Amino acid sequence: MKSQSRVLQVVVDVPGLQVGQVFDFRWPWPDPPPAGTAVIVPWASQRRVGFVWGASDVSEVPPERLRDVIARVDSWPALPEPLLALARFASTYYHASPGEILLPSLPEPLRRVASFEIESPESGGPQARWAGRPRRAKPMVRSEAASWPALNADQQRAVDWLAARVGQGFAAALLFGVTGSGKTEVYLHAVRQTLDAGRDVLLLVPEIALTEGLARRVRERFPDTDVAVMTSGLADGARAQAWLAAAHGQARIVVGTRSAVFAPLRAPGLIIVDEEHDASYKQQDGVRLQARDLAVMRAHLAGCPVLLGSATPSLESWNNAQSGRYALLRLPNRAVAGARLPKLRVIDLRAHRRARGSAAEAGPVSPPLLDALRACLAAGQQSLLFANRRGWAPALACDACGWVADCDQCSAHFALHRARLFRPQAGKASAGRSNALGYTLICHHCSAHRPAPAACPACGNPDLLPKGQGTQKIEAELAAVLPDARIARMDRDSTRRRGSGAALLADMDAGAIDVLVGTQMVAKGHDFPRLTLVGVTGTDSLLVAPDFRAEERLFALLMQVAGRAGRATDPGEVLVETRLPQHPLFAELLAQDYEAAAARLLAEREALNLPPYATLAVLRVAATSDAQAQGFLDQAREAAPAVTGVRIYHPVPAGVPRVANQARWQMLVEAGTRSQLQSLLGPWLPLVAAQAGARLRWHIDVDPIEV
DNA sequence: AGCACGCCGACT
DNA sequence: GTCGGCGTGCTC
Repeated sequence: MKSQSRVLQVVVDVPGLQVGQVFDFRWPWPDPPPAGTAVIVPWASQRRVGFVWGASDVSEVPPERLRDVIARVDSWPALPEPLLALARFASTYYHASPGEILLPSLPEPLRRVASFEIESPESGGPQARWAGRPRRAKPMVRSEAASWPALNADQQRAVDWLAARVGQGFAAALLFGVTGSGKTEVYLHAVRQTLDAGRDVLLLVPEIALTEGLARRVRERFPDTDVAVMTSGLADGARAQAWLAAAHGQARIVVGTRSAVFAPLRAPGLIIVDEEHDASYKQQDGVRLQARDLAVMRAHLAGCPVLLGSATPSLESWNNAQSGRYALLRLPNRAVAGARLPKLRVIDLRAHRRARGSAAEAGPVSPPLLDALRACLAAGQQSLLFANRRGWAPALACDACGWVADCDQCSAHFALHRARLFRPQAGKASAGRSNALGYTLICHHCSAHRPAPAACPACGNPDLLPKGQGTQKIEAELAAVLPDARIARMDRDSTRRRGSGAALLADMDAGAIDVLVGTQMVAKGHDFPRLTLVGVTGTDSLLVAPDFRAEERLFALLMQVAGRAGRATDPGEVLVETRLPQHPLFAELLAQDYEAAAARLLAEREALNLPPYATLAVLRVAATSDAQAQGFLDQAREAAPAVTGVRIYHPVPAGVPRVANQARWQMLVEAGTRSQLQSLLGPWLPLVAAQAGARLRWHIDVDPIEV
């Protein structure tokens, strides 16, 4: 005889609470829903969607405060047990409530309680149905799949490794393949093996722009299989449908970005993380999850293989491959017959000044790079010019008195942008966003903006000078020196409108663009067969950045940008401008020798006791004053229990010490091992939370990518 | 995060 | 006399 009125533990998305916090509700009907079932619960004066976490006969909460569940959603658990186990792990490891982990991955329409219809069947309690139309199931017609190109020997070895492990439990491999080596083809074969074995596939990519291209290729190869795309770029309705398709076992393949690591696939048989080194896998707001690491853990919990792919693996994954924890699958050659790795050249900017005012040399790029652009244009081929900064220039200054346009809310220079010309609006007085010449000052940290002054506000000098150059300026000045070239720009500003990024890529693909100027976003994954020249400018600031991962990141970025050149049979050329040509990174880059760079950087990390040879966490805080922020961290430091192998450094101001008028400080925690770190954080963070109260904004970042 | 409750300035 | 400013604290 089942006991009526059981207590259900429910996870709800409530931030700022104790780790592992769940909420108790009464289930006054027979047959309490199993863990993983979505439920609607009363929440103060409203209702919320949560997931059942567990059940019990007793509760710590006084009975008069326990409230009844309003309804269960569907008669089966949407989240399978291994996914709950993943959330449990993430909750403990990243120190957040399970609700904060799980609920944000649920599409908005499925969290809106108003959109549920609640019915009361004869017995069993009220029941709601997931909102939204289920999508039409794919008719199971054998249609002819797109052709499967023959694999080269390296690709075949990688596929064979995987084929031997499908259905055999957990296994991890690093697919280390140079750009253009056909990693995607290996993924597609691995997907086929897995589908044939009756299991589902989760395919993670770092960003939205890459999702559609990959999803298209997957759909071409598997026309009979339902593929769900999960990114925040989709409309709400489409996101809900994709989630439900996975939860219902209808979608056999999920392609998605970071948050798709929690896709409710029923039976994952393979997890692939493409471009595993990419920083986008690390969540930078809310709970600081690392989706790549969670993907490995999910594979472990689901008992399936995981494949991490990259041309420039993270030092963590490379170290795991070297130590034998991961299998190392190499693709050392470009896949297209005759395609070779591009030729690289480093241009010493100290020898080739881009001096202003000199008629012979003025311009956005150094003379050797300009010559190469001209030659490329003359040959009817495409080039890509990579720059590190968007906007017109990263700063605006007065050479007469030293004044610099600084944001008054942040410790940062205003960036200069060239907007569309300001159109005066009738009735709206001087609310213009830019000055008469169309220049706007924008703070890249708090987004504050104002018209750029026509003269120096300090001394009246009318000749304010842009310092440095961004993509807008490069685009404009390049147009002046290459009047016949069709030049386009791709950065966050030019791709803000939905679909404009895809349109630029399509133009590039169609050959309607000769020179594409862009920021990081042009570096990733795109394959332009007619692109033979890549120019890289303005990356020195990345090389001297104070972060210990700066070099690793820059090397990956430069290799990735370089990899855009000469992917088809036309040979590619890459020119990198720098003032630091003697830096060892450039020798490794010229040789395109990732392994040499990794070995050097790992030796440095080991000597300095940095990841992957140590584990880090950072406690960060934003407060109204430096004293308040620093005081909080000092107090937290004193409250910390002593744990062997753990060292807590003194508080320091953050890299950008003031953002939006908030003082930012941080404190580094270093531990020899993960378990040492966790045995500090477990007892410590509740004390930190207690002393912070409600008015301080703080968070813990486990495995930070920037310190 | 919402959304309440709770104590101090300018209005019908 | 109240309407409402958003500081602080709770939601099973």
